[in-house]
Amino acid sequence: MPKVVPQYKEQARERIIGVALRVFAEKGYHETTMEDVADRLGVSEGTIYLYFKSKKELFKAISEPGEHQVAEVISSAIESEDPVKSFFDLATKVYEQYEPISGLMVEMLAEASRDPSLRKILRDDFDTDRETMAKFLVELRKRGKIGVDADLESISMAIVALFYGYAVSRLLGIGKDEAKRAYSEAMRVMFDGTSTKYPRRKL
Amino acid sequence: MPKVVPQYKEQARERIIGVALRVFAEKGYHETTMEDVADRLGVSEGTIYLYFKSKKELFKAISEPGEHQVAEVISSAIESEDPVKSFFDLATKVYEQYEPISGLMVEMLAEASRDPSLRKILRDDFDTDRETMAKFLVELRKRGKIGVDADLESISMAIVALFYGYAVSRLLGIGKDEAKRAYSEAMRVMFDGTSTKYPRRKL
Amino acid sequence: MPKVVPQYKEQARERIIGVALRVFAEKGYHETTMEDVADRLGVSEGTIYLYFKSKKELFKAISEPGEHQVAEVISSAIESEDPVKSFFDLATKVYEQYEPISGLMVEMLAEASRDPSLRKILRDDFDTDRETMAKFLVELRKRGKIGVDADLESISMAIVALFYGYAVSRLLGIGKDEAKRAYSEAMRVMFDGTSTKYPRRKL
Amino acid sequence: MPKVVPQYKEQARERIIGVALRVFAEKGYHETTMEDVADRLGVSEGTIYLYFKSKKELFKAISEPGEHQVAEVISSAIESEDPVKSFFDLATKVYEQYEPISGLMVEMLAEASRDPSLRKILRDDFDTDRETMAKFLVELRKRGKIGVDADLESISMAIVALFYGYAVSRLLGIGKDEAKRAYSEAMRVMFDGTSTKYPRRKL
DNA sequence: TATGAATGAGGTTTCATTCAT
DNA sequence: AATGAATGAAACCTCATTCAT
Repeated sequence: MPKVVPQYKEQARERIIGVALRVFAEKGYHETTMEDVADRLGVSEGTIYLYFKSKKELFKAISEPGEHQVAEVISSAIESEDPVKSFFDLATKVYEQYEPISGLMVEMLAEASRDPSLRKILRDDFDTDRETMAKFLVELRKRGKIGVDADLESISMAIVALFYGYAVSRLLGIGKDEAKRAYSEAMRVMFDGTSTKYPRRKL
Repeated sequence: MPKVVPQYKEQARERIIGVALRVFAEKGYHETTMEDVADRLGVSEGTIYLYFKSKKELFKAISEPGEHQVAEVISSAIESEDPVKSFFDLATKVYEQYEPISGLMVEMLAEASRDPSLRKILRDDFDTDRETMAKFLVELRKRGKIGVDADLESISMAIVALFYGYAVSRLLGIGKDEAKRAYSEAMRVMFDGTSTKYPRRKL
Repeated sequence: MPKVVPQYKEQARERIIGVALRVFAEKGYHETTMEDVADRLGVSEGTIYLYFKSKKELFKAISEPGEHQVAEVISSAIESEDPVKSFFDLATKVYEQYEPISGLMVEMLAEASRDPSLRKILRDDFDTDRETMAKFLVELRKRGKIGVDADLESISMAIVALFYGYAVSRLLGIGKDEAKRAYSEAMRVMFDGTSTKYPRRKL
Repeated sequence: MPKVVPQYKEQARERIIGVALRVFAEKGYHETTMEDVADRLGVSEGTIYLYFKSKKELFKAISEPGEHQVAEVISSAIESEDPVKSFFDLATKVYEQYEPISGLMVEMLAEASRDPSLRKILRDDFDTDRETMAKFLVELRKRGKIGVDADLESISMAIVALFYGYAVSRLLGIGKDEAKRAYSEAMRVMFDGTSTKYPRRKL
């Protein structure tokens, strides 16, 4: 009931965030001026400040959780017939989506290293992904679908890291197919890698 | 005629690079002013421009190959008694060294995504590391030290990616021990993961 | 036809003036935004512009005569039993009232120095005060209540000036009691100071 | 010996302060832009920021003690043959000097009411003046040159206040002669005003 | 080779004011 | 009469870079 005006404001915010995301992704955060964003939005610079109190704030808003694609992918996969296959298929799609904003993602990390509040946002994202991944692995093991015998929490983190790895590789100009193949292969190995040397850890 | 002044020039350049690396790492590239660097060097701002024609150029110079620590680690390990163990031990040390400049590294990647010449520098680095890693794995397999049965080139790339993963994790505030354990564990699995399902690939 | 809406308009204006006075006094004219005023009024920014055509205009409206407290104090005192005592007592109260707006008053003076129309407003106020003061002194002398023997017009002006002096002193952090004592004492001396050396001036 | 470079910087600062004082006095602090000041100086805006880190800082620098003219006037007078006459003569000159910056002075007071550090500067000035004045009065009384019988500290403060009163009067368009006459007359009365009703206070 | 004062282009941000609803 | 989102003109300030010494 109350959310009447807020609704419009919220819509406007979303629109700005969407456009800014694209502009930042194209030119880079530091190289993008508020004028660039305003122009693309078709409004004046001042308007943006009606919704975000600074450029930095806008940047942080862009970094906000959003979709947790990795987590979603995992959740979807876990419920399918062949979870391992599903995961690979979906992961591939996520790869593609991250593609155009990989530069921006790295820029966010760079900023996060200096800005605690941004760091928290990205860290939460990271944690969500890795926890979801861990649950997924536990589930798979339970069902006997994978033979991983190592510390699943560690493996979860490594797998999430591989998504970052993919972004970095692409950024550096590594071919899409090559990168996809490499990281998928690595995940496969981690899924199936069994080492009886390590006692099962509680998870 | 040559090599006389140039010699000195080279020394001066190195000194500037070393100091700039530290300052950039501390404050971030964009937040660091040429004055900051000059102050730390104990020279005037103009002086830096005698050796580097712009701030960007200085930044790129910092990104220059330098040491290829990953590659070195691998090379050292390959010649030791127990290569796998050596690798882990050395990798741990490399982890530590990357620590204070992880933010800077990510900043370089961000810049690289927009600057081809910087991208080339980092890409070459990446390639060197991964090639060395691949040779290492081939050698290990040859000696029967590892049971990796998958596409070694992919695994190499993934392992190098884990180094980046470590940096990112630390950046996001993940504890040092936790990160080290996770990535070491993941590497271990990749080393030992054997899956006869996959036909050996050419390398 | 007239005086119907205008009546309401006048009420609305007064309300805005009252609130704006308080906000300006708290934050300072230049530091106060129209939004600040609107918020405090509980209306939108646009509304204020229905009553005042600019921020400056609003500011001037605030400066408008209003109450002439000094003049009132004097008028009241003049009719009491013991005018001198009454004056001191009342002056003390006026002191207190000026207190919270002393900063604003000084700000008005600053603006007045650059804006003739505002200057006129404040000047008229000043003149009213000093004329009333002069009449008071003449009356007192007539009744033999004071021994002032000097140029009463000058003394009137000086006494009015002491009210400004009080405001300034308070502004600079001088204690309330100390300031009150000082300026009251000074007025007392001016009231009683008799110097036969100076020939009576015409008034 | 060290003050070699600092000397130049100091000179530059002084020059900026001098010019800025004039521009601020002419147009008013808030109406003056850094560009105005820079233009008048014949330098670029950036240059000013080499010496003052903000517009406010420049403003404060202008407010800095400087000369303590009132205090100086008093000190000079105290040593002359006829201190009372000297004081009046010199005070008249000070009046004139304050003239063109009376608007600025009031603006400083307005700012001071909101800015503690500026307040301190002006307060110190005020205190210096009033202390010097108090010493002067004590000395005069000692020498029997004046018959003031009231609380000298209060009288000192009031006399200093009259200097502010003069500035305000002039600001409001009161004629120079009229203002001078009024405040001089008031001071005269305060000097000579004798009231046996008040027991001598310790000073 | 070194200096560091000066530049000046440009960026971010603020806010009084307007105007369609 | 009231709104409040949008405007756009400035203003402040920063800093990489230059250049006379």
